[in-house]
Amino acid sequence: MPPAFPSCSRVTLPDLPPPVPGPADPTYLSGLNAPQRAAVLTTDGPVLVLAGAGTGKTAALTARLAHLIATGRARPGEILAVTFTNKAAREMRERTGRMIGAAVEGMPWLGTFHAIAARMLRRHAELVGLQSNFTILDTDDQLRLLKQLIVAEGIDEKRWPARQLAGLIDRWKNGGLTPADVGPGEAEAYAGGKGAALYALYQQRLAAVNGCDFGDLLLHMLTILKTHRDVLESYQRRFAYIMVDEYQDTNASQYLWLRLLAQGRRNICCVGDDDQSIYSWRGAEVANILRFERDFPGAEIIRLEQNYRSTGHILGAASGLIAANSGRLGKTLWTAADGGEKVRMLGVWDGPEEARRVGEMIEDHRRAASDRAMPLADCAILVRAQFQTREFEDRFIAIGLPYRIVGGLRFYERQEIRDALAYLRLVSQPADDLAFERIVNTPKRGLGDKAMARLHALARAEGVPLMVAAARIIDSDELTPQARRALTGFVGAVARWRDLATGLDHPDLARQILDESGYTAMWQAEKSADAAGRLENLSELVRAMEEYDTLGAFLEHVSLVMDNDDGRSADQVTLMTIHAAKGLEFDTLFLPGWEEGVFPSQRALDEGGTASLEEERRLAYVAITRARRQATILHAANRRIYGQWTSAIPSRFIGELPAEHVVAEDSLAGGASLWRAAWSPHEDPFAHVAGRETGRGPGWRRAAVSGVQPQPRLVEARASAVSLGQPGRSDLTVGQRVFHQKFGYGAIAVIEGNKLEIDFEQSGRKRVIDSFVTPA
DNA sequence: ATGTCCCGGGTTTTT
DNA sequence: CCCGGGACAT
Repeated sequence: MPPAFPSCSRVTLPDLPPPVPGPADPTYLSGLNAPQRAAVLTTDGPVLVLAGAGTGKTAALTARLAHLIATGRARPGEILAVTFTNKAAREMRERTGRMIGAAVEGMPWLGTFHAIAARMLRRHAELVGLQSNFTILDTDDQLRLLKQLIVAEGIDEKRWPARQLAGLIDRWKNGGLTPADVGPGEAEAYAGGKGAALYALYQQRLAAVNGCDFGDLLLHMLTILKTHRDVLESYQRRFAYIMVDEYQDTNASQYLWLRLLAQGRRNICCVGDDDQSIYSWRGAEVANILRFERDFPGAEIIRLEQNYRSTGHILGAASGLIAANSGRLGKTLWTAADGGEKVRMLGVWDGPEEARRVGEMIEDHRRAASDRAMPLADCAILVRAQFQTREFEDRFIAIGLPYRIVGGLRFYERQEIRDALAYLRLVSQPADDLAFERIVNTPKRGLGDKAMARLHALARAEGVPLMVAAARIIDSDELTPQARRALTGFVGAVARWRDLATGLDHPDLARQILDESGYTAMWQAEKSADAAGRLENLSELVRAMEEYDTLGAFLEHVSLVMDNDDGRSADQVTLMTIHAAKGLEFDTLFLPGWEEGVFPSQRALDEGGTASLEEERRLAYVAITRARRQATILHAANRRIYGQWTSAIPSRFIGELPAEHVVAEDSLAGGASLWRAAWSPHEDPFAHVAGRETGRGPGWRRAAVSGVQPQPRLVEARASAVSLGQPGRSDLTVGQRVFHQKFGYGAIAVIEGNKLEIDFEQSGRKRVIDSFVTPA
């Protein structure tokens, strides 16, 4: 008798009133089930909503917001509604707007923790030694600043990397600790006890450049609320109701901030799921959700347990897996949906085969869905770590399967965007030394280390910003004539742009700056594959500026809010990390790399003990629960890690999936499928391993003896492209220069139907599909 | 001031 | 294996 898994056993189906509302119900309640309604209608006092995956959490949350406003319990400006991501904030705003109309427009306090904290901090900046127009540094600025401090302190930066210090400071800030709060034990963690001192120095430097980092937004506000009763009380009075999304992800400083604000009226409603806590490494503390009842005595606990997303088997597999964790609040998810298809399990020989099999399954899916416009948009591949996407990317290029990779650099983290913003920052705030340093020699103006060292020395000696020091030094003979000329030009240009800033509207100003500084020209001259994309990003940046009234407003937006949410509009398969997939859902899901050392990751296995492993398991739970209809888990027997072939054993998580919800997709019995792999004697990845012949099925012998498939990769590539046999494009000819998004520029060497072989300038010869290239 | 080699390091990343 | 950063050379 297999163990009973609570998940989809209909027996435990709670006795609920029908979800259909009575005629008198306001529209925002329609379609909500009983616990969801309870979450909406329990407005006063502390409420904790434990919302399992796919249980209509957002629906309840937005309905609650609508309810508070529609019933006059609070005006829009009296509700504090915090989320973690801009996407979540946007979605809440939109959905609430659909229920109650334009009233949401007046909700200034609906946003991310950071955006709201920044808004508050701008009002009270002087209380922590900042001016209200402070800049928000990105991690790049942060790192450069720290590096300077480390060098200045005479610490060997090799032994004590700036990254490590940045990580520590981040941890302290997440934990709500100012430099004074860092205990001596903690400070030992960096450069033999200099950690806390460097943290203090860093904060001083930040104040000097009138800047703060992400962590400061919350920490500074926390300091202000703690030390200025009047400020705290004004916010406590203002916020009649507080709502928090993804409460399990709050860190200590966010938690303290919330608790202070909520202490007045105690109308706080937190929504979360302890089983989906996957950001502890970023400072999130599940403990916050676990102790909610103690923090707010008399709190109402509401559980959302009916899952509307997945089939019974998917839910059963996920529930069975997560049951292996300890210290859960516990929920019993159930679904009214049919069992559907079992979770499929597929073992493959190696990474390339894994990618090939997924490609084939997706093509099958695409063929089967002939009546649908965008079947690929419903497919996703979720990986543990970013590096796993490569294998799939290579494969999808080879077979011409449209895909998109979510993640990587965000829009405002790109080099060209940061550079452009540095120009704008410097013009809007000449004291911004970090911006100055970033672009004073970008594009190259002939200012080197020596000139910069002199400039720094002067600025330090006189206690002025670099921009001021620069204006002074060009009147002296401190610099070489070349450097002096360059700097004079630069200082003059910035001064001119500042004058222009008053007359010109900011998009035009930006265009002119990028133009006159030579920045645009720099990328135009660049021949690399991504130069074109960078120029496009710059235009996109300028275009985005048009939506903001002032340059300041735009800069705030860009550092806190801007993301490249390209959406799921095109017919493309999505490739992303599990972390990035949280909150999303897909009909058809592929979960590759379920091997010990990959997932759970080696790091989690080596360090962190049970807690780390349980977080990995929660991650696996999040992964499976993204699937609506079908989930396929894959594991490879061999994987190349850092160029080294390693044999891998299936993930322990696979063994933890309840057998009744899983089906092995196609084992060695199918033979052909496994050994159809790109195997050939000279490519045997295990050729050097002694005794490698043991434990192989007959298929291996067959393949080895017959010596089939001398060119397996090529054969495979041709045979499995779904577009095979389709006519090629007529606008391409051999020898023509074309552009490819991944490989850059190249000349067409061979045309074969819709397939091309191209000699790329950067990456050599590649086989690509013609729809992926544009004439250059 | 800028180009070339070598070495180390290589989960996850809401803001 | 493949990337970026720092140390060197020119």
